[in-house]
Amino acid sequence: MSTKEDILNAAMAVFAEHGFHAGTVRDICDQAGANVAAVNYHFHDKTSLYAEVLQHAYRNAGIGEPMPLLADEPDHPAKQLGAWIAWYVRRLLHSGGTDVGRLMAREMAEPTEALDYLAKGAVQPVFMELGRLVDAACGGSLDERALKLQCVAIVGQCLVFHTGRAMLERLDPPHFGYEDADEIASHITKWALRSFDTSNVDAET
Amino acid sequence: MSTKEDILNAAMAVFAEHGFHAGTVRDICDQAGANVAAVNYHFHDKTSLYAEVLQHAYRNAGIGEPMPLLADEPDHPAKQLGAWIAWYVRRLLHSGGTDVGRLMAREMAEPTEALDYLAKGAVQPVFMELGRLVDAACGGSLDERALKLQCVAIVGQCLVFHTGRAMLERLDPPHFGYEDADEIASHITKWALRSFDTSNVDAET
Amino acid sequence: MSTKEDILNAAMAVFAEHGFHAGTVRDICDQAGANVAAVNYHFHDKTSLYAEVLQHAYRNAGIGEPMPLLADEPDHPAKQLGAWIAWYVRRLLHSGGTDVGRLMAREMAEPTEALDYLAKGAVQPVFMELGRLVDAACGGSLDERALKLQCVAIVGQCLVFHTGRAMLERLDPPHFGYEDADEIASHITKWALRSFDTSNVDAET
Amino acid sequence: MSTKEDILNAAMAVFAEHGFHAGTVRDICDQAGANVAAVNYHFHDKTSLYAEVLQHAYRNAGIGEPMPLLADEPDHPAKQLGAWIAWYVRRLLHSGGTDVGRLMAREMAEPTEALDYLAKGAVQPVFMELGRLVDAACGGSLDERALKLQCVAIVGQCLVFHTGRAMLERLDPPHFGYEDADEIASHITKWALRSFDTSNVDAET
DNA sequence: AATGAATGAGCCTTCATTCAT
DNA sequence: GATGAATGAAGGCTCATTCAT
Repeated sequence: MSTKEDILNAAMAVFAEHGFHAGTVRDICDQAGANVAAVNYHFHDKTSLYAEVLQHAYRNAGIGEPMPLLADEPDHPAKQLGAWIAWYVRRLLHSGGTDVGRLMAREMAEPTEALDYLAKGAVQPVFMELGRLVDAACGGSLDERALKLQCVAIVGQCLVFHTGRAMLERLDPPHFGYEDADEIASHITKWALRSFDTSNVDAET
Repeated sequence: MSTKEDILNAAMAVFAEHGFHAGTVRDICDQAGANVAAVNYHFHDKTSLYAEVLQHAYRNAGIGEPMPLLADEPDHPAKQLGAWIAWYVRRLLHSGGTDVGRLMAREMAEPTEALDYLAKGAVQPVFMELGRLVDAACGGSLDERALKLQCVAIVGQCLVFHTGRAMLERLDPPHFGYEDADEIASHITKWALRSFDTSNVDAET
Repeated sequence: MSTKEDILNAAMAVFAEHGFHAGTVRDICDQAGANVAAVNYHFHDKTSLYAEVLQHAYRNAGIGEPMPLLADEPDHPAKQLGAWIAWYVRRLLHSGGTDVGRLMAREMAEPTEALDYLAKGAVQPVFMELGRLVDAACGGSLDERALKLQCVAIVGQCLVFHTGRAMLERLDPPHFGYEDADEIASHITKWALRSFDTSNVDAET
Repeated sequence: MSTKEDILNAAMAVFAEHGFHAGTVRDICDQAGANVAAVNYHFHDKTSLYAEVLQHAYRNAGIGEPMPLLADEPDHPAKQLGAWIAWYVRRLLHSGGTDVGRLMAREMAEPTEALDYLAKGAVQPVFMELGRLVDAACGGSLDERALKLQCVAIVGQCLVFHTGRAMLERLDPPHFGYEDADEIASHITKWALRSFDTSNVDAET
């Protein structure tokens, strides 16, 4: 059963590098040391192969550190939120150059049905945990709408280093790489926590 | 001179719909009511056509309001920053489902050389103006590194509604559309301004 | 393994008929009863196919009699030279209307890199054997330069029936075909041998 | 009427360089500083242009020395023949790298209808003059068939330096260029004249 | 007299897929 | 279970040519 797995891995690399359309079956099979017909034999279709590759990628995406949970240290919600942000930033900056990360980024820009599956299965739980952490960190002072906005804001600040990577690299000096993950995370965390303290104070718009 | 423009528009639609590789020259020409050879005649290349489409898209992206400049109201930096954020969020949410938006999102996930040009020509100026506004709004209290991080954070919070659109739509109820632009913008602005007031206060990490 | 050979033969015919540029892959494949993609599959390229066709042609050019060697009858050099010339003329006149011949003629007028290979591999040995024969036939009385000139002269007299064929056919009545090979050869031989006997006698220029 | 002539010259260069099929109308027009449609406007056809180019080439081919005629010096036929051969060899070696020469060589290998015209108009007269010279030089001792063979042999010895140029350049050291024209011509002439003296003596075959 | 725009036919090539083995 | 040979559809591109101006 080695051949099938080889193809899967090769396909992940190829699709990450060139995308679904530009990535060719021949390239995948060559890289997997298999015959041209192997893809059709094992996966029936290029499309079906792609679907399986995405699942494979999703499964392997979390590899590394586990996501910090509120339940781990329910008494230090602020600290927990900081840990979560640090974990998320590290993960994003790390997977930037990874096959998995590039695959996901592509799916984002060019959604297929596979994205539905990914959203429900992989992203939703992560997002919900963040909601729990933020809620705890601000002492339950936010209504649902504000909470969601807060979460999206945090995710956005983290995500930009991943989705905007291509653009950031092409702008001025300030480069942000994996080695800056902790600095970035602490910056975001500080900002987030500070806003909770006085979240009822309005600024003029 | 109509044919060239027709092709440009058709190409924008096709590339936005299918991407560069999956979008075919034949499809574009059919849609433009022109001959297959027209692309070659007017743009020399599929690649060159794509490059021109991106520029065209960028030019048409800002349609509507002009970007608020610090120079407009140098005495109310905070207000100016709010205006800028509101403008940026509106722009992003507006172009979300647009050909322009999808085109840009694709470029981000799968950068071509065209992105270099876009970065220098289109994004850099916008990003620099934001830097000026933030610097003024916080009274010059941030060093360069912190200033950049602040800018990226703001952009990230806005951008997530654009780049993350596909994912957000697939998550829980909370939907954010163009009609929510002002609410979102004011939320981001509040957060940003507040953090300046006490930006020397450290939170535990 | 029949398809590849079929394509090779069809290609030889087509390239001989229309040349490299005017000869189309489609035509070749149709004539070979194969699919258009077959050329690419078996030869990768139109260019590579052409290269292989030339080699194939060269291999099949000598079909029939082997080249007479001086070593065959070292004691009758004059007779040997005659045999060689007869062999060469027959070969040229035979391949005149042949695909092989037309292919070679084209290569001569419009050399590609394939000609280099042909020159070293196929022509050089033949030319050197002629040198040996002439040297023996004239009793070694010629210096190297004169020997080379003599060889070129002989080859030229033979070759003109091949390279000049198209022109000769369009001139006056006198037609020279394969059936005249022996007459032509003996004429050339006589002339060559006679010049050796008195090769030190100068004529006024 | 400059444009038409410009196109004619450009076409000669392009066709000589790339041949009829590979040479493009656009290339010709660019090189002539004219519009793409100019060829069709002035010559109706690419094919017709080619025909006119050949005539143009033929007209300009003889530029330089005039062909020596028997009538010039009817009393020294041998000397005349030598002069003719020298003239012919010089001409061939000179036109080797010329557009005209390359054009003719191509026509030879890949005859079009244009060759018919060329044969009758340009080559026939030259060939007939040679016939007259040889007939005179050998004192009328040859019957028509032998005379023709003799002429072809002489032409062949000269022509090989032109048509075989590509091959000769790829063989051993002995290089023959324009500077060797006189040496070559005298070699051929000597050989030709000598064969007449004893043209009734047979050598064994 | 001359041209820029536009065309349609056709070419080489690539690709995912199938089929007999 | 796996493969080499072969296919057909399609794609980007080039080219000679035409047409309105």
